[in-house]
Amino acid sequence: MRLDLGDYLPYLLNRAGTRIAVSFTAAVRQHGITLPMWRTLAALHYDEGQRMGELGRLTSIDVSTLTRIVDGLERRGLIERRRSDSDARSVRVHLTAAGRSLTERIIPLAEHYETVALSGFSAEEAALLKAMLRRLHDNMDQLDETDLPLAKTG
Amino acid sequence: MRLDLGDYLPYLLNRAGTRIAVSFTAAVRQHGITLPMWRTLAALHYDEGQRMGELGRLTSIDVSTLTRIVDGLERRGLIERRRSDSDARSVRVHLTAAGRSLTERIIPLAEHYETVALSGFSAEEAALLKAMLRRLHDNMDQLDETDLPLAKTG
DNA sequence: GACATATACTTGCATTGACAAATATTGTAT
DNA sequence: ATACAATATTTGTCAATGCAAGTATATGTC
Repeated sequence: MRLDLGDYLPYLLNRAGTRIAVSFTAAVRQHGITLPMWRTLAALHYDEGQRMGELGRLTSIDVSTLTRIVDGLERRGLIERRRSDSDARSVRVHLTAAGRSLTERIIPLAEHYETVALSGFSAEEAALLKAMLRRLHDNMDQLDETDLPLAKTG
Repeated sequence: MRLDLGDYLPYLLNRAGTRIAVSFTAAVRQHGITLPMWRTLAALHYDEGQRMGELGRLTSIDVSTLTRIVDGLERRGLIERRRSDSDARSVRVHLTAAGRSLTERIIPLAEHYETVALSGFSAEEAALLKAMLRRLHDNMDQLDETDLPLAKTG
């Protein structure tokens, strides 16, 4: 009874993701931010003025963690929290001019890393890989909805 | 100038990996351990008696982090550190009987989650996905060896 | 309008993550 | 044998993670 790590999907997924993250961390570091900060900025650039909850779902970052990351970005003057007009509980997060500018300086770098990661892949292969990663995500989402016995007791 | 997250590989990779990790964390939690602890146990079950450095590379966990995880596993009586005979600097990490037994109780669970993640995938598709994830990893490894200007200055 | 319940966010706390520095041992050159 | 660089691990420090609990506001019921 043995788990062959070299052929175990969660292992391969984590290993590849970590590998890219390590390299990209070094890249964004030169711009004075961390990887989670970059992810947050990129998500805001993609869709401005999100609430904390939305931003957490988009970035896969827990909202309690996100609160502190947004604190850091706010201290750096890269984002701004604005209380929502319609709902006083929620906060809208906005990029500042500096935040937008920094994000747009990093985007070409991000695209470069994707290109490197996918070197040797044909356009069809790359599209297939991305589609499969979307399917993986959706499969896990459905899992939680059907309330797997072992996943939610705690 | 816009980064389309929904088609950006590092984003999709992180999202899928996080998604599986979140669900599996809840599962191993019922066995009294955390996800990094499970990863460490699984790596040791796969290859017993590894040194800290080897274990770090295999699990994608920084050795300084690994030291503390191994501390925790040792406190729980699941692993044992033994100073190497040949080289007094290095440490060999071994599963205890309890550690082996716990790992083997969790392995079927781990396989179940892989199956769920891959539901709807044919065997060929699953194999292709895994092969692509290995290629991604290798591409990033080569990147560091060629010393990408932006990745290593810091 | 008062009350219970739900939602949105923040805070507390322990573990993990990552980088730098410290410690111990080994290997190498002289 | 001594000094010096290389290797293996641990420790220090701060940021990030994730769960639980706390606070504030909204919504629904009576």
